[in-house]
Amino acid sequence: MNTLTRQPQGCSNFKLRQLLRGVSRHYDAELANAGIKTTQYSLLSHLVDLGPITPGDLARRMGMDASTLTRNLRVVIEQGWATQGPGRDTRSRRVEVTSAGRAKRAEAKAHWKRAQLAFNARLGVTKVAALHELLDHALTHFSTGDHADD
Amino acid sequence: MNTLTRQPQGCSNFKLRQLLRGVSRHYDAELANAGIKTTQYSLLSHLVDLGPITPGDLARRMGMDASTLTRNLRVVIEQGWATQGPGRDTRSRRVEVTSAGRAKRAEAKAHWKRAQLAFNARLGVTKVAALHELLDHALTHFSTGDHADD
DNA sequence: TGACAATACTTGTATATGCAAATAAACCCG
DNA sequence: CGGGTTTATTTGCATATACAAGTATTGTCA
Repeated sequence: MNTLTRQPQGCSNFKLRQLLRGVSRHYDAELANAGIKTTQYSLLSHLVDLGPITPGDLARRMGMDASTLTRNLRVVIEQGWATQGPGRDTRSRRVEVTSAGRAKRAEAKAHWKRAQLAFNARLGVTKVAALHELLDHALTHFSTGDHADD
Repeated sequence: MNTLTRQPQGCSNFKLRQLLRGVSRHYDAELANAGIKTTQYSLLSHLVDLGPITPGDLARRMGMDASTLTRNLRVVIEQGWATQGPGRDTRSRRVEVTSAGRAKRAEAKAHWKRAQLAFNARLGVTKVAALHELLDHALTHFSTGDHADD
């Protein structure tokens, strides 16, 4: 790799957004067979993996605004995939996945895997691995959760 | 780089989404100084670069759904940055940037550049260049516009 | 030419997203 | 203890996103 690379010309933000649209469409098409959206699947997966957790912590972990999580969570709770109870504080809450949520997650995971493997096949595993590495690196600098943006 | 890379574990879709959230926030914070959002800036820039164009073509060029463009365009038109007139057909339209739109784009471009340079500095130009290369490659396989998704 | 298909755009509906502000409770300090 | 500050979450508002269905028009072919 050349160290004297010139400043990239295209807008990084636009490229990311454009690609996300296409990729989300790919994953969503597959996950639709389990009656769930990619965003909901991510949320559900994080709930399963992180166990009972406060909304705030979950939002930080997922790198999204707390207010966004509040609303995304509402949908998941309405589906019966999670519950929200009192937390250690009166101000805080405790979110937990239900057994229906675990079942739905397991069902959806099979579809997710199909989408993921198809994605890898279409792009090539090497390129996907390289992409993940760059995304992970970039996330350490631009995760919404833990940063000072200036 | 190793050709025998294993299947990447994390969800590509989620990583992209998470990073976009952070990166959009970065660009939006800067563009807010020009009173415009990144999505609107992209739309405006495409209008300037592509000249008079039909909504359908513009949507394809930007890799987004036509219905999304309809609504995003509404905001831009309400701001007086573009106009929509009759096209060659009665069904078709012709979208064109206004002089106010060109001015706003020029104003915003300076802020965009600041954001872009800060992005490059934070990540390192080499990594950004590598990222762009991968994003561009992935876009050839997953652009929403011109593909058969299965 | 008249119906059926294809094209171009918009609307209906649902979700995702974040900033700013509103609530509410806990914490801290004098 | 009382008041100001910090913390945790939700609401108000605006935008972004896309699929499905609706509307309007054009193209095609028998």
